[in-house]
Amino acid sequence: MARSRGHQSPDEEVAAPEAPSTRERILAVSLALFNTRGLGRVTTAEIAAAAGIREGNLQYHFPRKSSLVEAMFAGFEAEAAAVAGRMPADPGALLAYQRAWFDLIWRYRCVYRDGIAMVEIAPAVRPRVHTLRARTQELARAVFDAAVAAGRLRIEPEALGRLIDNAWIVSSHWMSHRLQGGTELTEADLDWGFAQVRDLFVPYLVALQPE
Amino acid sequence: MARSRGHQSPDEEVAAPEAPSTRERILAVSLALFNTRGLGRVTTAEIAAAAGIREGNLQYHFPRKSSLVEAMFAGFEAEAAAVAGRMPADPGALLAYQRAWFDLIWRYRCVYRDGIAMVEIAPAVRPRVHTLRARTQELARAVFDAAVAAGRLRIEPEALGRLIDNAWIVSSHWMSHRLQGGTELTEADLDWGFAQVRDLFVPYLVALQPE
DNA sequence: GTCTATATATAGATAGAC
DNA sequence: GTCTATCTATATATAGAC
Repeated sequence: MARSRGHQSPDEEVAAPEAPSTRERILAVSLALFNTRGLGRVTTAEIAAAAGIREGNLQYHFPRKSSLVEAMFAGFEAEAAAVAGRMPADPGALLAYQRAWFDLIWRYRCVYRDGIAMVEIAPAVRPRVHTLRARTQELARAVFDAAVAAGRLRIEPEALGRLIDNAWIVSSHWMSHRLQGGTELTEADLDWGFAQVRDLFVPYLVALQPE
Repeated sequence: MARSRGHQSPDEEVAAPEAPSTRERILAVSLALFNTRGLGRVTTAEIAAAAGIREGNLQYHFPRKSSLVEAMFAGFEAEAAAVAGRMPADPGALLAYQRAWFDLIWRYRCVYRDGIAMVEIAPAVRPRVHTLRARTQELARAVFDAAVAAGRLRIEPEALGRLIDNAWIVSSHWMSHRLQGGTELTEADLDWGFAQVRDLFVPYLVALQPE
């Protein structure tokens, strides 16, 4: 496999499932380290070691740490757009939609857990964070407005705005809340967090379990 | 800066309100810097400069950064104990009580905003964080149970547990949520955050405005 | 593409003069 | 108590060999 290009074409005819490129491996281990230890507390040396390469090689793929953070955030943007595109027309599918967002936030929790450090390391992402959040909140607003119109949610417009903000905060930061005990987070914690978010909506749900 | 403060004696008989000791000044500017920039992104050099002293002097008062963080957290513990002691017997004073906690969290927001970095810098505070949180949550539980008993709050016991968790998360992290836009937080934001927390309880309040 | 080797900057901590 | 001067460790980035 003589790949001489920096960007390898992902459209291969046969499904050669393994052999992830070094670049992809770097991004994967970076995200994992950023998520568990925080963006500002992970060194390039650690990333290189976790990826099984030397620091010089890491510098070849990502000249500086900010490049790495920007690439990571670009992945988040792309996945967020994908989730946004799966917005359900039926308000009954609200739960699955919420869960999709929740899982995404979980996989990129470093963005929320350490958002300030992120924009300090990579200032270029700051406007992108703002844009992404504004668009996402707009989208959420539309989804829940539809749920109100469909009679599944009973809430005043202003209260809905505050509810969405609270849902956003809990979705983004329940991990930090659980982490401070010192233990690692597991998938079981993920369900706990989702239940917490769901609970915010319970008082306003017209039919929680439509059977 | 022709200020010749060779040595000031802090033990004056009259209540000379000013002339804070160097140690107190260090703690004050540290807290301010930790709050605005994050525990892990503030250097000892910055702290010394902000306190108007040299780094060597800072080392005299706090031999290592962890000493400083531990002292800051001890201040938080002391103030938390003070707030806890003002727990109201009357459930009608719930709002003022919540506000006192909210203000405390605001003044020590670095503890929540950067809790992971805190325990990495100063591992000795980890069990103390855990203890403090457990005690505080217990206290909150007692207060709200009393409110339920007094008929001011209508909610099931399990739901109350989740509600308290959500109130804790929003109280602790609404700042991070607002900060990611890039601007500094102001006191006006504080009211926004408090309104968000209050909104969590609204669906369960029996009498929101008792006239 | 990956490596070795090195450079630069900064953070944190130390020793000792005053 | 406060300072100057220095030391060590580490993080990030560069240059060039293979």
